[in-house]
Amino acid sequence: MEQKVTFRQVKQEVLARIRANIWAPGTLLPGEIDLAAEFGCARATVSRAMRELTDEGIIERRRKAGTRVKMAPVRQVKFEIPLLRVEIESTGAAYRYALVSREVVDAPDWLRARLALPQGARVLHLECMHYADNAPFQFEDRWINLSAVPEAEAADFTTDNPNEWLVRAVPFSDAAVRFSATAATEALGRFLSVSPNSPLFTVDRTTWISGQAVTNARLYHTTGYEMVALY
Amino acid sequence: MEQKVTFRQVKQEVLARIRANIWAPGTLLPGEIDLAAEFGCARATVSRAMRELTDEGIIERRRKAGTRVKMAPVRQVKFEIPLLRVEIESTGAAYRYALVSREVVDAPDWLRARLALPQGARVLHLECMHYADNAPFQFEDRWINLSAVPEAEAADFTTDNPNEWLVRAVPFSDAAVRFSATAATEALGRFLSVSPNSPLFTVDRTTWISGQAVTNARLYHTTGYEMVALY
DNA sequence: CAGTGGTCTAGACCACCGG
DNA sequence: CGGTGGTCTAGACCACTGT
Repeated sequence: MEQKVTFRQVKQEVLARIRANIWAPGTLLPGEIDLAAEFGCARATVSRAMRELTDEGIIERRRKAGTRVKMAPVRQVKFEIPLLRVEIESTGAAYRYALVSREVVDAPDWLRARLALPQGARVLHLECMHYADNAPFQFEDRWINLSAVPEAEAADFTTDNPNEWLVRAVPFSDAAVRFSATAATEALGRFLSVSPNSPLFTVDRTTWISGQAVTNARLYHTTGYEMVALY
Repeated sequence: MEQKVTFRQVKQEVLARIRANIWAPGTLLPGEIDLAAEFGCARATVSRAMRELTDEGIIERRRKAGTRVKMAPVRQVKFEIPLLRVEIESTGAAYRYALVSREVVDAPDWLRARLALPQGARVLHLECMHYADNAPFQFEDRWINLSAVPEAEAADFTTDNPNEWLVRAVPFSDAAVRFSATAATEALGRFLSVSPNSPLFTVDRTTWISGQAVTNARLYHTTGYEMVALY
């Protein structure tokens, strides 16, 4: 008796044919039934293989039209963003956190625009430093919408960092992320031990829970920081 | 007769319970058979829902141990990276490309280290500019391994940009990407119309085909560029 | 309208690994 | 060892959409 054909084998074989240009970009592939017959497996097995290739942006499928190799491969890059503490400790360094400032204010205009807050909305503004082995690692400029998370006003952010607190309070929210390069201001330079105008890798993250804005964070990394991904 | 229960419904319901803290982080969830019974569907349907939640980093599954809500949610960010031409034209701007320099050289040490090339390996070094409506958009510093892609030496890169040429020549390769912020050198500043030391959002991409290094590209974006993702 | 992918089912066997 | 997830099968019906 032969081994069962797995969806991984099917996927790999299809990928190999695409890479070898047997199925060039734009080519119409055989239907699932034909492939199942060729590979000697059930249609569901082919289906799973093709679905994963679709998710990875390799092929395009449309009912009735069939399956084609994508012309312009839209490459997808997937980053994993662990908790900062985990990221730092995984390098062998000790993680340390410090609260720089804390105040409750009316949301400034730019924040109200970004979080879709009404006029006069009260927000908690936190500035924090994160260290790896006592070397500055990241400066955090955090705003929390107090009408979405009123408990935040009473929380003690001198020991817990805002992100970890929020993960506990509002787990599994939706978010949008923007990466950019910004120049260090004089103040940022002092916190991060870099000279003014140094390039800083910056992450801007906005978080929502069921349509309501929860928080916005600007995370400034020290010069030299890189974000790595495989794809 | 009732509607069939779909894997999306199952997934959504499980997610809802997690969000509502009915199943808090660390909680052991019921097994697939129990869930299938509760939702009134086949085990395969539950399985698919749970597999997707696993892929999204929401839950953790281990044979015999069962399924748990993740303690520290490892958030995943997925970027779609279209062809530069497509990215620029989708903003309504006109895309223009220009080759700045082209030379065939022995790979410098840092490149040999990164691409795992033997001593004396010949590479094609290209410098290119990409414009959006004639405004500088990106400076590309590209190295192509000629032993992996010998046809590149004869290719005409004055009209085709290297990335589009490579996509045609070597489709669907593996790659690693690194994002960082770097300071503009004087030369880079001239090309990108920014002052020296301006922060530049930089993408460093290395590409492999079946274990062999194909190309390395450093892509310097003008100041102000942002990379956006939802997750 | 007909052909393609998308999904569900019920059952089966297997692989892994915790107790 | 035995319970859990992981996968395959064969069949069925459905949803979308090109012709």
